[in-house]
Amino acid sequence: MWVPPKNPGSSSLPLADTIPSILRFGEGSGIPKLASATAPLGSAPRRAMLLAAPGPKRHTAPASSAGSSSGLDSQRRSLPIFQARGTLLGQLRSLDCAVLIGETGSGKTTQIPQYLYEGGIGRQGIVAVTQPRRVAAISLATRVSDEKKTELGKLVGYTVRFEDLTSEETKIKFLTDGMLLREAIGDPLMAKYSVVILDEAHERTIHTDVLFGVVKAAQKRRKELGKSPLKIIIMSATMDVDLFSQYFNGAPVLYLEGRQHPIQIFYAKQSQSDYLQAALVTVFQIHQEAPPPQDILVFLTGQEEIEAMTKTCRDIAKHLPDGCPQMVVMPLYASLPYSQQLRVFQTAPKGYRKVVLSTNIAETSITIAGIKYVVDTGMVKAKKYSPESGLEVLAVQRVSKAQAWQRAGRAGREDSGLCYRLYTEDEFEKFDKMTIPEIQRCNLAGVMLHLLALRIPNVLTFDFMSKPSPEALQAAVEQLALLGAVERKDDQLILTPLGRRMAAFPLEPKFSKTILMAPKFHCTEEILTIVSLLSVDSVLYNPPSRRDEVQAVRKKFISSEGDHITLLNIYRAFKNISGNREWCKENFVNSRNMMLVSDVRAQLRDICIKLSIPLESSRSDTGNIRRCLAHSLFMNTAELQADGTYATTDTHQLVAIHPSSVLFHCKPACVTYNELLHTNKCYMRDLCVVDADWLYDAAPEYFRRKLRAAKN
DNA sequence: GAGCACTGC
Repeated sequence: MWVPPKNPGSSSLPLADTIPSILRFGEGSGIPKLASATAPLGSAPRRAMLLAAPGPKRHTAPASSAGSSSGLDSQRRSLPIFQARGTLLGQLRSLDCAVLIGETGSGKTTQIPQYLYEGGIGRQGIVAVTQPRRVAAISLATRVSDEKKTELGKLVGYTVRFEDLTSEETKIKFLTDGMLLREAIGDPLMAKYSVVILDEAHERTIHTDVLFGVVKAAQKRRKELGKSPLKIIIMSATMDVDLFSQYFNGAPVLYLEGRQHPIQIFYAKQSQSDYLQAALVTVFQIHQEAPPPQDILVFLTGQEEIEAMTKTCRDIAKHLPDGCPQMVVMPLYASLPYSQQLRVFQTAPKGYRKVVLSTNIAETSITIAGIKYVVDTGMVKAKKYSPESGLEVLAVQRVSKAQAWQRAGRAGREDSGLCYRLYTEDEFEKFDKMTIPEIQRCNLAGVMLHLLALRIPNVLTFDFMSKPSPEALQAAVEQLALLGAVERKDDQLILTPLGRRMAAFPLEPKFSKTILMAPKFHCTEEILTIVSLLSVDSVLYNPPSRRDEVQAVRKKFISSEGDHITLLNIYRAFKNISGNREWCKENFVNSRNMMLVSDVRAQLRDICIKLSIPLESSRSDTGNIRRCLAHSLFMNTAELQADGTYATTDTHQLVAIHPSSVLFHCKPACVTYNELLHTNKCYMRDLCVVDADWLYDAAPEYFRRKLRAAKN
C-alpha cells in the first residue's frame, strides 16, 4: 500500500536536472464527497427521504461464472440497491416524478427499469431509459437483456442513430437522449411510453435539458387529456438535486448508496503558475514512489498539449535511475485514431507503469481500468457562445468543482485511489460549483427549430430548467427567420413549410437549408455528400509529425474552390475504390469517420426521398454546388479587404482563414464559411470561394438592410 | 500569417 508523503518536500526526485522543482502537496481538509459513502450530500431538500441501502462494503469481484444465469442473479442480489428494492418500488409506484441520486456502482441504471417491469409498474407502456452516449445505451441494453435472460431486442432493446434493436415485445428500451427527442417530433405526448427515465441528468447535455421540458409538458398534457399517466424519473450522480426537484414540482429525492471506493485528495501547497510543468513533476514523483502496476491518469486540455507532454514524458522515462519501474506513456483524445485509443485499455507489461495523458474524454466517455492515481490540472478546453457576435470561443479555462470531483472519481473505480490536484484548496474553493449547462453555451437555432416542430406554443418562453439568455433565444429565432424557417403569425412564432421540412433532418438548420436549396441548383447528390462530411468529425487525419507526407498525399484532392469541393473530391475517390481501409491509411483519411459519413449520407438521402426531394447530380459542374452553398450560407461570408485581411460581410468582424483550410495560403476575394471559431484569433472554418453577386441574389433584402445599417 | 474540448440526431 502506497503511503502519501508525510513530508513531500524531503522526497528527492532523481530527475532534478530535467525537472527543477518538486511539487508540495497537502492533504485535503474537506472530506471529498466521493469518498463518503454514508452522507453524500450536504444540502438535501427538506422533502427528501433517505433510502439507506447498506450493501456489502467490501468490493465483491464479479462472480467467476459471470455470464451464466446464476452468476448474474447473485450479482444482481449483491448490488447495494437490492435491499432497497421494496421501499423503492413502493415509492415509485405512487409518484409522478422522482429524482434518484445514486452513486457510481449503485446499480440504479440496470436495476430500476427491471424493478419497474417486475413490479408491474407501467406495464401498459414501454419504460424508456435515456443515455447521453450511444455506447452506454447499447451496453446497458445488452447487460439488462442478459440479466433478464432474454434475447437482445425482445423484452429489452435499444435505439440509437443508425441502429434500432427493438421489437413489438420490447418493454424496456434504452436510447440516446437525442433519439428520444427526435422521436418526440412525431409523438409529442410520448404515447408509447409509460415511464421515462432520464439518466446521467447531471451531465446536462443539451438534449437532456430540452427533454426535461418536453417530458414535463407531455406528462401535464396527458393528465389534462385523461390519457394514461407518464411517470418521470430523473437519475443523477451528483449534487444538482435541488434544481431537479424544484423543476419537477418538488419531486421527492431518493438516495441510493453506491460502491465508490474512497479517494484521498491532495492539493498543491502553493499555487502553480505552470500546470504543465506541475503535471510533469507530479507524474514522476508518483512514478518514483508508487509500486508499478498502479497506473496514472493525467487530465490535460488538448491534442497539441498532450502530444508534447507525451514526448517529454517518454524522453524522461528513457533515463530513469536503476530500480525505478519503467513507464509506458499513452495519449488519449477524441481525434486520435480508434486503434490508438484502444491502447489505453491494454495492461502495461510487467514492471511497467501506464501513464495516460487525456483530455476530458476520460472524464465520462472512456473508463480505464486500473487507474490508481489521477493528476488533475484543473484546466479544460471548452466552448462558449456569445449570441451578440455569434461567435464561438474555444478557450482553456478552470474546471468546475463538479468536474474536479468527477475526475477524482476516475481513481476509485476498482479500489481506493488518490487524486493530486495541481491547485491549492483555496483555489478550488473559488471554482464554480457546477459546469454551466451546455444549453447556456450554445447556438440555439437547432433547439428552437426542434421545439417549434414539437408544436410548443411559445418557444421564447419555453420552460427550461436553466433558462438561456433572452439574447441567445432571440439570436436563434433571428437565424431561423433568415433561413426562412419561421414566421410571425398573430404574435406567435410558427414554422413555415420550409421550416417543417428542415426539422426533418438531424442536422444544424443551416445544413438542412442547404439540402433543401440543392434541387434548385440540380446538385442534391453532391450537397448530401458535402453536408454529411461537414456534420461529422473531420475525415482528415493530420499527425503533426508527418506533415510533409500528408501534404504530398493530399495534393491530388485539393480544389482551389475551397474546402467543400476538396472534401467532395476525397469522398468520391474513397467511393471509387469502394472504400477500403488501406486506401484510408495511405491517404491519411480517418476511416472510422469516413464510414460514419456514408451512414449519415444514407440517412439524409432517405429523408430526401420521404420528402420527395429530387436527387440530381451536377456531375463535374462545381459552380452550381458553390452557388447552392452561397444561397444558404450567405450570412456566413467574408470579403478580402485592401490591407489583405478579411472582414465578415454582415458585422465587419475581423476574421482569418483557419490554417486547416486548403485556402490558407490563398486570397480569394469572397468566401462563405461554415463557422467562426475564436481561439487565438477569430478563424473561419471550412471555406468555399463564391462570387459576391451570388450572395446579393440569394438574399437581396438582407444585404439591403445591412447596407442601410452600415450607413447609419 | 500557423491550429482543431466533448457528445449527439
